[in-house]
Amino acid sequence: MWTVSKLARRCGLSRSTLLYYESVGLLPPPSRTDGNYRRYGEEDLRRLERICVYRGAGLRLEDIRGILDRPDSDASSILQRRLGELNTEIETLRAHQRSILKLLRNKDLRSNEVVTKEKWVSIMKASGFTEADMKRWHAAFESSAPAEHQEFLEFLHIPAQEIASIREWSRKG
Amino acid sequence: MWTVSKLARRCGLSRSTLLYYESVGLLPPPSRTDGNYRRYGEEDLRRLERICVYRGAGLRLEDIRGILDRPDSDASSILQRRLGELNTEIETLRAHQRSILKLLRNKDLRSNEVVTKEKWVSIMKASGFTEADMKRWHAAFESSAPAEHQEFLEFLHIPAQEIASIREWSRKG
DNA sequence: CTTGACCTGTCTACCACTTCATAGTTCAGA
DNA sequence: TCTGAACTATGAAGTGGTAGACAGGTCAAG
Repeated sequence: MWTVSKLARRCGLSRSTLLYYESVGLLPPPSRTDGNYRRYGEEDLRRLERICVYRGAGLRLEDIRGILDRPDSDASSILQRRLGELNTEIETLRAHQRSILKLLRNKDLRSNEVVTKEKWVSIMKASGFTEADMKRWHAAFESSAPAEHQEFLEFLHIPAQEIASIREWSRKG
Repeated sequence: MWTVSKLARRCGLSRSTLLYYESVGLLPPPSRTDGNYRRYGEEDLRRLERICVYRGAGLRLEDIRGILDRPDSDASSILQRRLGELNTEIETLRAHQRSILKLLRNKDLRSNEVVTKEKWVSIMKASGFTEADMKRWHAAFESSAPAEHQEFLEFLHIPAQEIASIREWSRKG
């Protein structure tokens, strides 16, 4: 038996999220205590855990409800459709990255101010990034868009050999 | 000289979008005709085109305003920050894809119903996908997440040789 | 002068929440 | 028994970047 906040924290969600799920009918209204507090049981926990699994796969709440509440609904096709949508979303984001790199290069040409590794590092540090954050940054970039990562490192005027080594440890990350 | 809708369509946006940009101060309120219609000029067009470039790079309107209205603001660092954010967003989406693949594999094991290429194609067609759409689908998948693409093709029980050929034309496509 | 295509401002809806305001409840310590 | 911290309840409003509905105004062609 749990209260809202206890159950929420147990599943890594916030209290308001659970209340929201209830309001849209994704979680059934639980029983109440004498003081009108929500009291959740095992059943609720199991359902919420399933919800979290599908949320972790990036499904919309509407789709999750379809899978949970209509046992005849084809979960596979919903998952496959989402898989495809994720592709186009990723492609869109990579297109954004390419646009940014293009803008950065143009800026580089127009202004005589050449962006260097040192300047970039100082900008990142000023934004509150630590060395470890930047390692993760490179690892993510290398993993999600290797070609664009290469392009960016070139943009920073880093010598080819150093680029290779940065990308090396980015992959091993 | 253009009206709202004309200018919007010219830039591939909707009328509401332009009105919204004006309401948040990203576009200046234009002059009006006798009938109180908005009348946009060259200046507005140029500004809107710059906005579209930055929007195409996935920048938030707030950041775009910073770049356009504060000439001393460092566009480079805004672009670089966004580049990093895009990485983490892409990583999140790829994590979603991996979760979906895991769920699909589990489903495959639990239910005896094996998902095959034929079933998948029929599901996609039922969702209104044409052959050409599916080619694009594979190309996007191969480009954005090659390992996950391989995994998905294996999930469909497609023989290794055919998988290789599908990935081959996906890359060229 | 009528038709009908386009325009106007204002409003609501979307998604998945979060935050806020206000008020009631529970519980541990003094 | 009282106090106060930490919970809880409900409802409303805000977020971003649009899309679309609505009722009415404007304009050019015929």
